Amino acid sequence: MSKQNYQTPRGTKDILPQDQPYWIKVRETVEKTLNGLGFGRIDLPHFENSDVFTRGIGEQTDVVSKEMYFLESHSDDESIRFALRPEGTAGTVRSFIQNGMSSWSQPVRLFYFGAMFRHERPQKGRYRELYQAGVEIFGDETAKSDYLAIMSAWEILTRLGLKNIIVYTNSIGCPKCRPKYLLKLKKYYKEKLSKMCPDCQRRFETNPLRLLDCKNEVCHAFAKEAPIMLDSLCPECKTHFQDTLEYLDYFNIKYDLDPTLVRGLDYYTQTVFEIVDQADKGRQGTIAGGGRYNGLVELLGGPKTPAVGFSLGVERVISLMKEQKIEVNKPRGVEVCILQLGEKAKEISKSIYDALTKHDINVYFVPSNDGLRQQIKTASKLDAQYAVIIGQQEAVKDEIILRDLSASSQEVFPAADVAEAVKKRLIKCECAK
RNA sequence: GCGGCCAUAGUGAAGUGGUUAUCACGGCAGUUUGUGGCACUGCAAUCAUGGGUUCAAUUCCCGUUGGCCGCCCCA
Repeated sequence: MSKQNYQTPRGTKDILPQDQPYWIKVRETVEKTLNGLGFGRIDLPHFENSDVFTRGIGEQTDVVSKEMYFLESHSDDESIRFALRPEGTAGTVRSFIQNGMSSWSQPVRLFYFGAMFRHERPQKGRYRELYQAGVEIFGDETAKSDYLAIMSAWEILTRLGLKNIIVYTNSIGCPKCRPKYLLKLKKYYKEKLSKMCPDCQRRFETNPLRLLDCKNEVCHAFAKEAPIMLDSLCPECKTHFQDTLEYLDYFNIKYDLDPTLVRGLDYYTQTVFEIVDQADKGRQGTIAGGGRYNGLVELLGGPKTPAVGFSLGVERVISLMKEQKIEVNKPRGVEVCILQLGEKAKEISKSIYDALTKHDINVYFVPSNDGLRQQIKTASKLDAQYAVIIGQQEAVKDEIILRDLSASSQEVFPAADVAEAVKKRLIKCECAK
């Protein structure tokens, strides 16, 4: 019999207690910021009818054919196939339609926080189970909502204390002006194609916008001279984009125009943006991205509804927080440890435990028969701030010893006064921080 | 999915074709049971996993698993 060596599946990881303070901080900041901006939280199933995801994205794309997890399940209806959600937008749109949110007060502002699943080759900041926080704003076609989407992402990141981040933005037009631009682009590239990399020769057909952000030197040089979308926007799209940028200026959000910033899928319209870590030169530096998708609700069978949103990668945010040495609060942990010797002390300990917990003090108490040396060692390992010590002498006199474990000093109190004494000290301690 | 680099106690690192695998920090246990963090002593790695070469493999070769980097893609 060979020994099984179980480990987490490729691209997944455990989030251990040491890391939780970061996760708590991100979750709390996301909730607080977005609630404060009028967003309501929505939690969706982790798996759905796979059509929800594939319809919007397109069966042919790599995304669907290689990177989605399809479930082998015993569904009641054999024709339905389920898939783990690869992102949050499609499910939110499905929910918008299913719950008739088009009759809610508009615009509808929703946010989510949860795990997504993608079968990708893992790298740093690129996992198969990843957490994303994101917002979707439905029912407003004006630049106010584009701004709100960008601003809320920006606000979360800056409230977390992240430095040196910047928004890259672009407009990819609408079904009216984009086809014209694509023709122009193809015309420009047609004669240069033979000199370009094989990937680009393929992309020319499948996804011409991607020609702009190829990393190959030759292609990159051509991209610099290529016509850009911004020059080809129709008047409506142009105004919309200008309005968006004006809002960003008012709010002092640091942004740059990036004509090479694109989205592959058809339902995207107008504004696209990414927020990146300026210190990271590679493409892994993207920590949040989003854009407007005026076509998606209709594509999934709902009423024609304009929408815009973003999602941010929680693992990348946390890894950047660590890089930038951003401090996070530790959980409260054990504040008081009760140590006792003898039967009588044990009885008293229980009432002290009750008295302290009643005052919302975190107390660790196990009525063990260990020696005092052992007990105080345990208390110190638990990182307790105070120890209440009750020996046989104290039990008789109805007293307790309150020991400050970090200062190694102690005082004697009447047992009845414990809660008050501890509370006073803990508050003092808070202030000192 | 393609290509490259890598895998030694919990962590970070050394190291060797051959009887006890090294170091630091950390962990655990104890140093005689009314006081911890110090000090001292001891314990802990089938050298990722399966196979091959060899008298002998942790060390060389191959597969697998996993990590990192680049590409594809990036909803």
